[in-house]
Amino acid sequence: MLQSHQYLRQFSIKPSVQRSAVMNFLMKNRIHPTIDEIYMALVPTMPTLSKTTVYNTLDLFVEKGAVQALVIDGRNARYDVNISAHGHFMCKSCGKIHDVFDLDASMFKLPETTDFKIDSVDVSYFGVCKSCQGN
Amino acid sequence: MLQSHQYLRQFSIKPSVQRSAVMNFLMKNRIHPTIDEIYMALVPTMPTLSKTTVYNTLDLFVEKGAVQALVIDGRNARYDVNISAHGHFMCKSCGKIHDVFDLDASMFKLPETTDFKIDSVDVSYFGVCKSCQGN
DNA sequence: CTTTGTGCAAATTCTTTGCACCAAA
DNA sequence: TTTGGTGCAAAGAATTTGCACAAAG
Repeated sequence: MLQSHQYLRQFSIKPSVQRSAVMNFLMKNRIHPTIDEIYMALVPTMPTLSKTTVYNTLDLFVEKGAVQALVIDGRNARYDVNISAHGHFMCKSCGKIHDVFDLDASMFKLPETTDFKIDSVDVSYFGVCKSCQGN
Repeated sequence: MLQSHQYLRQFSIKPSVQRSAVMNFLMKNRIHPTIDEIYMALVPTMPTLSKTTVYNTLDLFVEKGAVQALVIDGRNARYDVNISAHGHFMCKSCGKIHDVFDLDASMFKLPETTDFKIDSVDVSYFGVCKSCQGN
């Protein structure tokens, strides 16, 4: 499996200790975490880590195209290292976000238009997940 | 053309002066405005209007299904009175949001899955709009 | 050295909450 | 008079900024 620091170099990102730790977390935990979740997960083993660094790091990752920023959650920014074409489902009840892979490839085809230069598409679904349906 | 207070009644929303003003603004200005944009546009003619009321009003509209809350903008909530199936395009440069109507109906078909009960879909495009391409 | 990255604290921005007053039925 | 709506001020949460120190080359 590709190591986080190798992955970072593919996007011309210098792999500092902090950056590798954030990327490693994203690669091993496909849970579309918020900044806070990433910070909370890493602080125990990196006590000097600051949230500012997590912000800086993710801004850089997004800018370089190494991760995708999800806007599906109106409240917090979330990050996904999966660059391949897939959608996201957010449960209105528990707030968890799941990947949706079984989508037609045509979903990700960019529409023909001369008005805009479109370079990415985001497909988000909303509803209630299985484990929340009893509630 | 349908009046804002008539439209509100279709969704069982009591048309107060403030609510009608907000809905009227949304119907006449299809610009996917933020809370602040709506507030700033209405305060001049309604000096006692408060931003809390704009928040309350839009929460109610969304809850009743009269408007759609857009999550395309990572920073601010935006609102769209257009309920029909269409996508949105956001310019990374100027931040403006445009409707995208020429989409295949299949884009809005909900995928078959037993894991979630999906009840809505949001299709967002990102890129650079025509007027920003020179910059 | 010089450049780049990190981290603290403060500031900003957006949104929510608590509560008192106002308006409509 | 009772219910629901409005609006102020304060609180809360997420993010950004300014700046000093640390690390890497």
